[in-house]
Amino acid sequence: MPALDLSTHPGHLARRLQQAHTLLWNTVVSEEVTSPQFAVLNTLAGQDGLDQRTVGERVGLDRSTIAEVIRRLVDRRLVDKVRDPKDGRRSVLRVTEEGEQLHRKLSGRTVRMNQIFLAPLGPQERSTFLELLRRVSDATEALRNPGAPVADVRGGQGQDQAQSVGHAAASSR
Amino acid sequence: MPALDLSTHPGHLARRLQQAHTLLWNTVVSEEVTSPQFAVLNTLAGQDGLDQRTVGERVGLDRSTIAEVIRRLVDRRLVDKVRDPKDGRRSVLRVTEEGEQLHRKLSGRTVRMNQIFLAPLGPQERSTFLELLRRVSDATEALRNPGAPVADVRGGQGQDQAQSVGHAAASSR
DNA sequence: CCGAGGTAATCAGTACACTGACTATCTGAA
DNA sequence: TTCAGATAGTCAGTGTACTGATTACCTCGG
Repeated sequence: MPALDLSTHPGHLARRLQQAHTLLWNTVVSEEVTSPQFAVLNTLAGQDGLDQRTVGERVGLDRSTIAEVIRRLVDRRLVDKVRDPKDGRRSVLRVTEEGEQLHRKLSGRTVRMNQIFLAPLGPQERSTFLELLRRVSDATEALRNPGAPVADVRGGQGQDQAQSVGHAAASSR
Repeated sequence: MPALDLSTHPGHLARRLQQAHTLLWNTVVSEEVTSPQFAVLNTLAGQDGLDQRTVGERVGLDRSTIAEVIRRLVDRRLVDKVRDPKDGRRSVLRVTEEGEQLHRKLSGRTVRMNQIFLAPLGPQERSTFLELLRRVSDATEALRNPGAPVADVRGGQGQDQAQSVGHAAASSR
């Protein structure tokens, strides 16, 4: 059995892509706050008063992981966490003033980072890339909870050229 | 400061893509062996007698992580690890008979998994997707050790249509 | 032959990411 | 009203993935 060429395996490339992103994040955006932590901060900056589960759902983290991430944010006083008096199971989350400042500062840097990250691609390719990433991720995500609305896979910005859709046939052979 | 839309951030999508892949791997390929573990097995199946550092380099893992992964493979008797008598610093790695059998069994499944993973995309899009993943990962990887040969970014299979290359201008603003 | 510098591996510490088990709390139906 | 089921969160365990420090070993110049 000859060894497979992993450079044609999307899973392997996905892992490498994420490693590359983490590396870039640490140098360009922040060494203090990680990308998932920023995602949580960003979600709460948009809407205060959510509970862990909801935030986790929005940024794509399960209950255990989101608990860890939020614990760190609370430790660093970037997020406040108080028991919901209306429902003793839930914790209500809120960004602190400090957290909001940090979010503002890092928001600009993340935009710059995205440019650097996608620099090897042309303008057309960039939007294609994002769309393909979204389609593949969403499709697999849909397997997890097969009743949820997928919120229009062919979403917003569709001025790309990779329009040869209408095929696929998953057919596991 | 309004919240950013993370669905346009490649880093966020990269993380979600990897999560999706891990989920699929566990259901389609194996719950016993992870994708990085298979990558190591696959590398060793292609060429016996490498040391940790080299294997790590090929599959894209740093020395600490590759040590962990290999420890698990050795624990499960899928890989043998012996001190190099010629050079007491190195450990020479070799796939066991059992590891080779497992590699054979899983190789077929990974191919099938790739098809399922990329099912949402058309044939053209699939090769485009792989190429873009490779280009972005390789470019960032190149920042890490700026003297290494990048081994031809425009690699093998280039029959796709995302050919508007020749641009980019990273320009952090 | 000896020590300085380089290299392979390990170790400690941090941070996602997931599963499965468990606790506390809430809600609705009998 | 009471308790069965659902839900939010925690905890334990496993597995990447990284940095920085340390250890063991090799090599080569003097």
